[in-house]
Amino acid sequence: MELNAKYNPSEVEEKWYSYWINNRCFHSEPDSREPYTIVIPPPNVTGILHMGHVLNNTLNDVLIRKARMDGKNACWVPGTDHASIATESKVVAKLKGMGISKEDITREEFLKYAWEWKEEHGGIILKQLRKLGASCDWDRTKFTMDPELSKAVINTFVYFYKKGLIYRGVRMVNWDPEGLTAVSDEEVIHRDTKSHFYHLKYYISDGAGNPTDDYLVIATTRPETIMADAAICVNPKDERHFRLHGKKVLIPLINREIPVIEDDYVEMDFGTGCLKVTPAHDAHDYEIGLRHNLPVMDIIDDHGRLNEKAQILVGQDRFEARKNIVKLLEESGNLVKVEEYTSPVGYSERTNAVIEPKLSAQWFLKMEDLAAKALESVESGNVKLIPDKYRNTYRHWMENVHDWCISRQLWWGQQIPAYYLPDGKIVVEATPEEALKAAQAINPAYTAADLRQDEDVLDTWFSSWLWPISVFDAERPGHPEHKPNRDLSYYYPTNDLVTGPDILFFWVARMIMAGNEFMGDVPFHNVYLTGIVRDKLGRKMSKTLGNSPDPLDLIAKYGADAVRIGMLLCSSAGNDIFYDESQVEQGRNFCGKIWNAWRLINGWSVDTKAEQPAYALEAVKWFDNLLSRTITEVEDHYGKFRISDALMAIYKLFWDDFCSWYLELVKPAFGGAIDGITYEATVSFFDKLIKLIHPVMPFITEELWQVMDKRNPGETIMYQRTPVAGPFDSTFLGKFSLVQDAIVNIRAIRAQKGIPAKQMLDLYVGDESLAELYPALSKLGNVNVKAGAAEGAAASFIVGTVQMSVPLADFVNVDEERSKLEADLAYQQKFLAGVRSKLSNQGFVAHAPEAVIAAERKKEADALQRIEALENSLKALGL
RNA sequence: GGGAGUUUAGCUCAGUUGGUUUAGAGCAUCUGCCUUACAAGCAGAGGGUCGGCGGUUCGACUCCGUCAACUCCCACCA
Repeated sequence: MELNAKYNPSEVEEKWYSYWINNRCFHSEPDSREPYTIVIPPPNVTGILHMGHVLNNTLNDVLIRKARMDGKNACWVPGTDHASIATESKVVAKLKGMGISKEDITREEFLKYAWEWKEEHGGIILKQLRKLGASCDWDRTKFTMDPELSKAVINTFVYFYKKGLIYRGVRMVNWDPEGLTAVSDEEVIHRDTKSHFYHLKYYISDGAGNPTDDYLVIATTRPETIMADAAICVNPKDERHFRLHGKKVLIPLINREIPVIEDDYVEMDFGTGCLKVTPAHDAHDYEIGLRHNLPVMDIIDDHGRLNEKAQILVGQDRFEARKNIVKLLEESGNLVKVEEYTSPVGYSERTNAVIEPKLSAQWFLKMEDLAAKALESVESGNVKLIPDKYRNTYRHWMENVHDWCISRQLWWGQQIPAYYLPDGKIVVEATPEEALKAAQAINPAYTAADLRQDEDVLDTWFSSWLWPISVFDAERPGHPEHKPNRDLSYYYPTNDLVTGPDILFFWVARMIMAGNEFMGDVPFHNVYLTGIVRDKLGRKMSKTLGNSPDPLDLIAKYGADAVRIGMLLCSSAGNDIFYDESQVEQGRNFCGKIWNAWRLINGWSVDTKAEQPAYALEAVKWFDNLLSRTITEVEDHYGKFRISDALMAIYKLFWDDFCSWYLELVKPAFGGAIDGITYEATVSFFDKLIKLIHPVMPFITEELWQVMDKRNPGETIMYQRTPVAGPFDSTFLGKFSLVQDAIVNIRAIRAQKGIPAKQMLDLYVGDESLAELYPALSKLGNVNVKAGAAEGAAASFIVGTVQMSVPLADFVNVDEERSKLEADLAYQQKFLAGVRSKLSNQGFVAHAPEAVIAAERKKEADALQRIEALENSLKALGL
């Protein structure tokens, strides 16, 4: 079948992806084969594909396609995550554009809009993944808010509540004034931020609320919170402040009296040694407040604005208020000085708003026991983290884990199944009906109208931690006694998880916890942590920088296979990825190479009666051996998740060894035909090569596999078996590489002397050790091989220890040749001296293992041989 | 502030318990080629005192110490 001169990716990709879908090639059902399972890290339902997804899903697809070709029952479960904060804020923004404020509509109305938004934008990313070639089992697509998955989340909550691990408490939480919700500690990013250190005078009260002349100075970064001060705290040992003990001071501007208290928490050598205690707006201050029974006065509302309790600057945003209060303090003479100051400030991971520590009632999950088990899973090696270095990070986190704040003040998500009763009691049940029953057990008079469900929803991670279980059997989470269904028993635990290290704790650790809790087994055995995709300059890809290419544009321009290769080429596990378009170009070039190689083979005329020439026999033997060796290497790389190394080994095998050496060697002369045996061998090599390549480049390999031979309807390379390595002869491979070396030397001589490739040359070979490969040597070198050394002016070289020379009376510049040989000789003599000094070193001979000593003796012998050869060549030059 | 990691060719990286490595690959660079699959190509070439210093050892890219640079994680000294 004739092929286009150029490979056309978009046409081919379209064709084969539909073919795979139509033939349900990606679908998996439990059967007698060994399963190989991956669950996708579910992207945000309203997200769009970025380079990080491309990296992650390419790796996933390579693993799943490899497993499929290894004969396993491969199942890759796709789906999306409801991403409560991100999605809700997008919906809020959309409503705002429509002139609707969230406060003005009911929860039900809001959720209606949200679901509409989800239907409209949800799953775009999954469609985009198809363009990449992702072989997900789309029939199994799940969404974390699918009814049965939501039910699993609710059941899990009830389960942990009844187990006593979930509690409700008033705590200092991380409040996101933009997202209007609490977020977990893990969702707060601390960044050093430039601010100011304001030194403020607090006058000491005369006891009747009037200022005396004496004052103390505190230093604060948050002057806008002074109205919420409950005390001034000093270290009891601090002599400078003894006079303050038992005194009261007046808050500037509002003149409220607060006591001076003593607590060891205050460092004497930091700031002024006086700390303003603001229990409502600082976690440490809250703790101090508890110890000293201080009142809590909350002067900042949910939006981060000062409320009426502040008395002044009411309604102003905290940062605006900060600026303004500084002015007021200056006017009132309370501002002593302002210093530049850099301190870590917490930002919301989702909205980037400055986190406001805020006291509020939230739901928490106790983590200690869950974390201990999850740590054990990794420490024991039951879950392997790749690369290994993440174990340290993981351990540190698990040993210092805090209780997980799981409630979010949002509407988009699973509403917490806690119901408040008029008597202040709480019942937690999976459904309102069960809740009512539980309520009536407390007081038979209660009706449904007496139950008020908690307004909050659960953290999204509280649903995605169930993902590897709930995508198969949503009945199981929260019901460890429930018999797992067929899918869950077959596919769980999954095999490998590919994800970014940024969600190691958010997601990976918690999945391990949920797996241990509900399945008694870890959810996967290997976690491959990718790097972060950065641009050439090392900057993180981001929308605001505009340095992130649109993967779909790249696919349209270069083809999906090229994009996959471009991504894989630079992705060693755990290292950040420096993406550059030139790598995608390299991928595209590789497609072209593969395409053209087949065009060449395909274009040969075959003479089945012709005898196989000796050089072709050698070429076939060589490539067969090399193929086996390379497959062995590739399998080893895959086994260690060294995907880019596996790819590089295949790439070189195809490009350098197959195209540049093998095909050049067996290629029939112009106008000639190839013999049948060599042709069959070549086609069989090509077949194996594209099967090896298929997991990384699914499209072009399917296209070529389909045109290579007549295939049955529905047949696909996807289900062909990975070529298996046979035994290989390293000695033979070594000899062949010496011959290659000789050919390179001959070509270099031609290039230097300007001798055309077509001109036949004589090649004198010093010994017979490579004799079995002379036909190949003379074919590719275009030389007549002769025994012995060339007489007279010749260009000579050494491969291994074999001396070779090409007589070139007309071309050789004797002086040049001589100085080249002399330089070589000097180098060899120096090398020999080095080896000999090692061998004459008593310590070395006494301590080194025999094999090493033998190797040194071999080096010595080889060097001697080379020296002899060089001397011979010099002699032949006519010295 | 604590911890982890990285540092090998212009760039991105291999280098598996110290000795078959006289340090490799891909890309980029340079030279010559439109040679009957491929110029998105072919052939050839150059390029590194393995971050610095010190130590252990017969022997160090590899182990130890120290310094430097960079990266990440954790940490709310107001």
